[in-house]
Amino acid sequence: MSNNCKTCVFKSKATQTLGDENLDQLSCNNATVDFRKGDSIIKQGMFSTNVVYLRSGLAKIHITGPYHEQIVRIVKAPCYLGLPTTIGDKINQYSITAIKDVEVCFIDFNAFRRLLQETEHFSYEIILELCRNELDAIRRCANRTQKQTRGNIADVILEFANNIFESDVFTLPVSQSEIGNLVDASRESISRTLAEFHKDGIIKFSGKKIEILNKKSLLLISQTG
Amino acid sequence: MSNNCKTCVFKSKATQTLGDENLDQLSCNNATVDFRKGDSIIKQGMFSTNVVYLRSGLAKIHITGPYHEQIVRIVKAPCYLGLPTTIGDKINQYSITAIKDVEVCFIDFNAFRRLLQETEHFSYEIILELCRNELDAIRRCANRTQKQTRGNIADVILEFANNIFESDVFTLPVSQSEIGNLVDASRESISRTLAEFHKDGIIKFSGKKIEILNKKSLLLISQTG
DNA sequence: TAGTTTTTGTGATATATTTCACAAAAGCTA
DNA sequence: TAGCTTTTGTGAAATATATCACAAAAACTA
Repeated sequence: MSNNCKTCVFKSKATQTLGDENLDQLSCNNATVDFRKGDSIIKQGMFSTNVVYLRSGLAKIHITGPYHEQIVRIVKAPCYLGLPTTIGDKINQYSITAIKDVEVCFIDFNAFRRLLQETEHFSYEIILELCRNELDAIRRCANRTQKQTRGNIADVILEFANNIFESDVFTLPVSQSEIGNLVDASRESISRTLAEFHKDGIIKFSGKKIEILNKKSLLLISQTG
Repeated sequence: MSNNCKTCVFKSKATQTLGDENLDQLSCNNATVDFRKGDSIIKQGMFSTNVVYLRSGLAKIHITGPYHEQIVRIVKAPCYLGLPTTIGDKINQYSITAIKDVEVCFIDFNAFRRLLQETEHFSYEIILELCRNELDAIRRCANRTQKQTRGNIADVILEFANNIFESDVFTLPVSQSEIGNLVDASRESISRTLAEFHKDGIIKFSGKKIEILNKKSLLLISQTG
């Protein structure tokens, strides 16, 4: 299904800087595709030919590490996916998989690149996004490696509540084993820690449903372990 | 000391795309400063006003994590320092400290930004650099968190030999405690592991001098622990 | 050179977390 | 609904690494 950027209601910050003419340029040869939960959108090791834009839904960025799969982060639409490899070295350095049904727009790279070179506001917004991403990656890494499991799980719960679902009641979009891959802990440790939080009255959780009962405690655990 | 980009022998890939006129633009208002080993070049939390370019020497990028200082990576000239904060959010998100005597060029941000907007080849090179940095950060993180101490230390030794000093005999530019901050391990673990590698005939080391005796073993340890 | 500070080496102990193993629960699917 | 697969819960044992403690060595510095 071809799609028109001019009328798209999920424009990125960069795309918002563009006039109608440039938006038409960007629209030519692009396609919108739906993915189901679990579908792979970008696959590590494969050639990246299109700029990928997540219009709606949730996805996980994950990388095959030396010993096991690691989830780098969970991203929420709207945002670009895998920009550094599409622009950069062309071979995807990580995979991206839908964790909810998503709508993805594949944008012609040549059109995108032309805009990057000819439209300074657009290119500057992309530069800012790349800057943010690098800093985010560094900060996340320092956090994850220094905190222990309790703190990291508290973080993940807070991130889901504050940034992803914007509610203190939500349904985990991933399994406990995936949370393990997100915070570098075993599946069993996730289970135990979640049970502990429940027992301590910090969260209420059954199945995949989580309700935050004591956000202050979570924050404290996130900061002090 | 003011400095002329036109005659600079340490040009970045991006700067190499520029003609004389643009190089003159970049040169106006810039300054070259020498730092001694241990001097702070960029300080986390402070306002970033200039583009910082490492002309010669070695520096460590480090971030104050939730529990202790963490070294993100060690960088070798020539390269830009702290680009994502200078361009991006302006408040330095990490510190950079000289670990050998270095020569640093402070470039006027407005001149740099003007080039970024007006000179497409230059801006594209900067974009590529930002892409590489983000991917590098993600890869490093997956590696460090998944491997255990032996593997990480093997990695560090190999990186020093292959990328920093380009020799199998070198002098560690950092203390064991700093290596600990680089691989998320205690100072004591570094000492013990280095001693173990020595005992096993994989490296020869006394004081800060390291000589790699069995690179194959190091590689194997880096891959399998 | 003497005196001070920083860095390193190494044992003993403590501990967070993994791993293994199996049962129970939940989610699919035919 | 029955039967299969995946996910989750939880105990017990194993383990990598941190922490503590102190001595020795090396690196400064006055």
